[in-house]
Formats: sequence, C-alpha cells, structure tokens
Amino acid sequence: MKREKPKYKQIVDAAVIVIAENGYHQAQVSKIAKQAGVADGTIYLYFKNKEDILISVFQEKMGLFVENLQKILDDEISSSEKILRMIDNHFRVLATDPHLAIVTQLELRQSSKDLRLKINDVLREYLLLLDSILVEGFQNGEFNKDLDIRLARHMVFGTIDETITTWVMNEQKYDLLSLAPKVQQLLLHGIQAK
Amino acid sequence: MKREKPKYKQIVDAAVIVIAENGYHQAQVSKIAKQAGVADGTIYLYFKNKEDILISVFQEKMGLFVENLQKILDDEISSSEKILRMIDNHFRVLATDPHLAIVTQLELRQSSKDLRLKINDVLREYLLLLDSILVEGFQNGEFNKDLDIRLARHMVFGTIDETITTWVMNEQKYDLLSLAPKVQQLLLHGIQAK
Amino acid sequence: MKREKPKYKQIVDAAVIVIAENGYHQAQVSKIAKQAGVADGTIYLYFKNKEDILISVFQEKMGLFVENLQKILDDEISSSEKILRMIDNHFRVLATDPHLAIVTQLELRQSSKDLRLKINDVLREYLLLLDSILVEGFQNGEFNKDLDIRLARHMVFGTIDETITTWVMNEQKYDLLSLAPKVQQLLLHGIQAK
Amino acid sequence: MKREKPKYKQIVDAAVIVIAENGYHQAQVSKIAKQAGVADGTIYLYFKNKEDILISVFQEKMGLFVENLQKILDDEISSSEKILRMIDNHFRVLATDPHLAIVTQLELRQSSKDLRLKINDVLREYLLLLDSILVEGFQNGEFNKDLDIRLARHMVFGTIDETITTWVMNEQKYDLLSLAPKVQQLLLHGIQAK
DNA sequence: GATGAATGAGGTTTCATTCAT
DNA sequence: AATGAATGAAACCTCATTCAT
Repeated sequence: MKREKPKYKQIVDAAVIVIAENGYHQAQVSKIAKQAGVADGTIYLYFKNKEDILISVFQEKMGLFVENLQKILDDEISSSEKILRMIDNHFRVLATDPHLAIVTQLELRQSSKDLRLKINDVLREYLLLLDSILVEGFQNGEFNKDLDIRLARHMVFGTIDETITTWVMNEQKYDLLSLAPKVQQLLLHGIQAK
Repeated sequence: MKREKPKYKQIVDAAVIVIAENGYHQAQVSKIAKQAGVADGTIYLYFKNKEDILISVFQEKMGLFVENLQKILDDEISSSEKILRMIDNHFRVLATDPHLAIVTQLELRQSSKDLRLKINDVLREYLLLLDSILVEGFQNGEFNKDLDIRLARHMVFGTIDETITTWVMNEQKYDLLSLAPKVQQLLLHGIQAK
Repeated sequence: MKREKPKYKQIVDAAVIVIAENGYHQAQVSKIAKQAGVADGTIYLYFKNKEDILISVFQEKMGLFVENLQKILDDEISSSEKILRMIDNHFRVLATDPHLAIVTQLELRQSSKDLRLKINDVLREYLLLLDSILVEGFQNGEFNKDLDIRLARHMVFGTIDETITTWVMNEQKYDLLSLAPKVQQLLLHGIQAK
Repeated sequence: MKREKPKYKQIVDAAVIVIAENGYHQAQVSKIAKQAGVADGTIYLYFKNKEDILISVFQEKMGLFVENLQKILDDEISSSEKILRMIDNHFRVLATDPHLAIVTQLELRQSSKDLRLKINDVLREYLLLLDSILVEGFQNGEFNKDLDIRLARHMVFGTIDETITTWVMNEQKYDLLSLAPKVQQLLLHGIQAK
C-alpha cells in the first residue's frame, strides 16, 4: 500500500504547501518535488500523474473531515448537537491549517472539470454523512419535516462553504472559529422544527 | 464607449457560447474570435487581454441580475417578498440561459485566483443589494435581529449557489424553477423573526 | 495549399540539413526552426506535429525520384533502357544531395515503426513504377519470363539500396555515380531474357 | 567470460522477446529485466549499458548465421551450391524464429546511427564469408568474372534482405522458405558466368 | 478599423543508470 | 552477486499577444 510509505505523505503535504503559496497554476511538479525534498522522477513512483497528486491531496485531507464526522455520528447525542459539532469540526480543521483552507476553498476549484468531478466523488461521502444526520433529525422530530432533504443539505453545506471561502478571500484576517456559534444558530434555526 | 459597439457584445456573447460548449480551458481566444466572426487581432481592439473578456462576460451578464434586483428593491413590498423575488429572479435568469448557467457555476470558477477576485468585485454589487434587503428586514422587524448580517448573506447566497451548481452538475436534468418555492421557504424560515 | 508557401519548403529543407548533420534523435524541433529561420511555433502552422515534418521530408524529396521516373516511363525506349535510366536517376539524385542521402539511407530508418509504415506508403508509389517497367519487359520479351516479379523488384531495389547505403556508411568517400554502369549491367544481366 | 553465465543468455533472449513484442522504442531496460526474471540493476552486472545489450543480441544471434555459413564453406561443393545453401540458411534461420526476424529486419534498424555502425561490424564477418564464396566462384569460373565483387555482394545481400524485410512487414503471412528456390535462381542467374 | 501570420516561453513525464543495502 | 528505489536531464507543443499590411 503505497500511501503508507512516508514519501507518499511527504509529497501530498508538499503539494498543499506549494499550491497554497504559489497558486494552482504555478504549482509545477518540480516545485512540489523540491518542497518534498525528492527528485522530480520520484513523484512518479508514487503518483500516476500530476492530477493524481491533486486528487490524493483532496482524498487525504478530506479524510480528516469524514473521519471526524463519522465519530460525531457514532456519539449518542441529539441530531442538533451533531450538526453543531459538524460545523465546529469543519471550521476547526480549516482554521487550524491555513494552507489547506486556501487549497480547498480557492485553488483546487481552478482545476479542470474532469478533476473536479473526481473531487466531487470524494466530497459525496462527506455529504452523505451530512444527509444521514438530517434524516435522523427528521425522523426523531428535531428537524422540520416539511424540508426537502436535498435543499436542507444545500443550505447547510452552502452556508458553511460560502462563509469559509469569504474568510479565505479576506486573507483569513478575522477569527473563523468565533463565527461557528452564529453559523450553528443560523442553520439550526433554519432547519429545526418550530 | 467601446462596450456599446456591436462587436463588443458579439465577442462577449461568443465567449459565453465557446466557454459553455468547450469548457474554460478549451476556450482559446482564436475560438472566441471565430465564433464571433472576427479576426483574432480584432479581439484586442475591444479587450485588453483574455482576462478582460472573461471579466466583461461576468459584468455584462451579472448586469441582468443586478438590474432586475434593483427593480425589485424599488417596489413597495415587504422585505420577505423581496427575498422571494430575488431568489426567483436568480433561478429564472440561469434556468433560461443554460449556457450562462454552465459558465457562471462551473467554468468561470476554474479561472485563476486573480480573475476570481475581480469577478468577486462584480459580485459584490449584487451582494450589497442583498444586504440592503436584509438590513431593511432587520429594521422593520421582519427578520430575526439576532442574526449576523454577514452570515445571513452567506446563508442566502450560499444556499442559492449550491442549489444551482448541483443542478448544473446534474446536467440541468430536472426543473430548477420548481425548486424556488422550497428554497424561499427554507431561507425565509431561517432568517425570519420568530 | 500550404505546401506551396515558401515557409513550408524552408522548413522541409531545414529538416533535411538538421537531421543529416545532427542525426535523427538529435534533430529537435527547435533546431529545425532555428535552421529554417522561424520561431518554434511557426513550425506548427505548417505541420501537425514533428512526425508530420518527417513524412513531408520524405514525400517532398521522394517526389523527385517519382517525378523523374515517371518521365522515363513516358519515353519511347526499351525496357532495359528504362531500367538503366532509373538506376542512373536514383544514384544521381542522392549523389547530388549528400544531406538527403544521409537522411534517406540512415537517419529516417531510425524512426518508429509507425512513421516507417507511412514512409513506406510513399515508397510504394516508386516501387509500383518499377513494377510497371518490369511487367512491360516481361511482356515484350526483354526480360526473363520465368522471373517472379516481386522477387525481381526486391533484387533491383535491394541492390540499389544496399549499394547506396554502403556508400553513405563509408562517408560518401568514393564516387557513387561511377558505380551506376556496373550496377546496371549486374541487374540487367540478372533479369534479361537469355 | 561473462557471456557463458546463464544470466547473460537469459537477458539476451529476454531482449529479443521484449523488442519483438513491444518494438524497439518500447523495449525499456526494466521490461527486459522483468522478462529475464532479474532486477534492473542486475542487467548492469552483465552489460555496460543498454546499447551493449542490443549489440550482444545481434552478436549472439548473428552467430547462428555465421556458424552455419562457415560449415557450408567447408563443404566440398560448387560455389553455386554454396550460394544456394547460404540463401537457404539465411531464410531458414529467420523463418524459424519469428521474434528474431522482427528484431533484425525492423526493430534494430531504428537504433541510432552509432549502434548501427557497430551492428555493421558484426555483419561484416558474415559478408566476408559471402565474399569468399564469390571470390572462389570467380576463380573457378562459375561466376561472371566481369562482376565487381562489392556490387555482387550488394546484390546478393540486398536481394535477400529486401525479400525478408518485405515478408516481415507483411506480418510473415506467407511462406518465406518457399521463396528461397526462386531467389536462388534469380541471384545465380545474375552472377553466374554465361 | 480589421486582419491573421508569426512569435517564443514554459512544463510534464520517461527511463537509463546508480548505489546503499 | 543481486536488488530496486531514487535520480534528473531533456523536448514537444500550445496559445495569448503583436504588428505589418
């Protein structure tokens, strides 16, 4: 399993840094290799091509979100509490890793449609977990039954994403985490049963 | 004023079509020129460079949104009704022009960070109008005063954007307009005073 | 018709010189462009890709052989005389253009199987003309009827080719043309009716 | 003497198979190593570099031709009969080993001029034996004294080579050996005294 | 104003070879 | 003797932009 080898992770981490600092279109393979401390050719022992590096970046890092969210789902807490924690987790992961925030919110979105479709496959897993919280909330009466689940998901994810993207675009000048409670309140108010 | 000359609009319209049909990275200047029925060099009589074409696309087309939204603001109706109409307008414009929907939701997002910052300047005008509705609603007691205006704006715009992007990614297979009432209900429920 | 433009021929001629002087694998597109006095990109206005340059070299230059051979065929002379003149023409063209001789006999043969198959299509035209001389000679009784036409063609072309290749490999140190009469005698003796 | 070690032959045989099946330009050292069942690095214990493998392929396999031809020369038979047997041997060896035929007639000819000059050194031994038959034939009056020995050699080898190459290019679809008698007749007719 | 031929910088990927184990 | 992970040089082609006509 290649992704357990240290160099695999070295290269993925290097890619995040290089993309964040130089921008997607200036993130040449040679730069990533240099940052990772390996030769250009070594990259191709661990990745099929450049696109494969970028997908791996997303998979590896998105894994953090999914893994944490999975744990949240397993806890015996109310659906509302799960939404709260999910938002907190989402904000916290990106607030903790400024490079990663730039990469996911701005840079990786410049990738070709092809690459973004693959990235979406990774994202889908995350959104499915979100859906399962929403479904649970509908069933136990915490959330408003009249809601369309798809739209509720759009609202939760769209609000989070827009909030973080704006924060990144403003060069992370203010404290993202301190926005979490208000976003939580806003979204819960939007979906909770009256 | 160059942008009143017929060729200016010809080229902007050609750009929308070429980008929608070929994708952002396959939208070469020569293709746009051909589609517009002018020579490559002619493009540079009307635009400073390629980026300038893309910004103009956004400005020209965004104009539709802003213009309509301005009219809505001028009407003597409740703030809630204004939000309703704004959402309807946003959905309607993009549902009516499939090429434009592809360009704004998918293709232009692949542009460089620089370009997207400039696109955001254009978008800001639209978001300021949205803000003015929200402020009005707070002041006249229609909307929940506890809300952070910035976050409320993220929620409204993020939800709309996420909903439309998902619709475009699904190849516009279902009827977008029929989702408008539910999105309206969802968002109003989220921001209205209790 | 691109191949009537002067730059097309400029580039083809430059390619012959660069390949002859540097060898097939050292004939980079940039070198050919420099020799032709044009920018690298200009090459691609006239040729689809590098392979296309090489095929064109062969087509353009092989054209000399075929054109001359066609004229010989049209003359009202004996079949033996036609063979004589064909050999003379073949030797003369290559003896006159040392660069071309290196390219056709040594360098172009290093090309990939794909390219060589395309080169063979060009060559086939030439061999068909040779066949038509042989057929005529069989029919008018000048050549030995027992001969298999395919093998006779192999003998004529194989002998000529081997003779010239050896001459090129010996750095064209001796006079190729002076070998022509003996090759003619040898081949005619081999195929003439007793 | 390294070339007596089993791995030396293993690698040479692997090279023939890999080149025949993948083509010269797709015959990477790593593929040859894999086919031979050794590590990449092991190749370099037996060969100086990749070119050395290819020269060795030619030397080892050409040995078959030379060895057989040497035996033919030692027989007490007429010079014409020796030519007959030489042709038969040449055809037979390649008809029997389709991989080898592809390698010698098509793939190795794509090698660099340098490599081909070295291959020619190997070939020279074979051509010298051919020359000795021709000289013998001139001296004992079997062959036409007027012939230039060099050109006669070109004719014999060129015809054989052209015939076999055409056969390989036609994917060895017809029976090569059955052409031998006609080629023999053709060449003998070309060189025999009248 | 309009043309379109010409420009030339820049990056991903392959693969022969090495060398620490 | 044998391994195989690591190296790093090298080149084709695209396309935004210019400028002579």
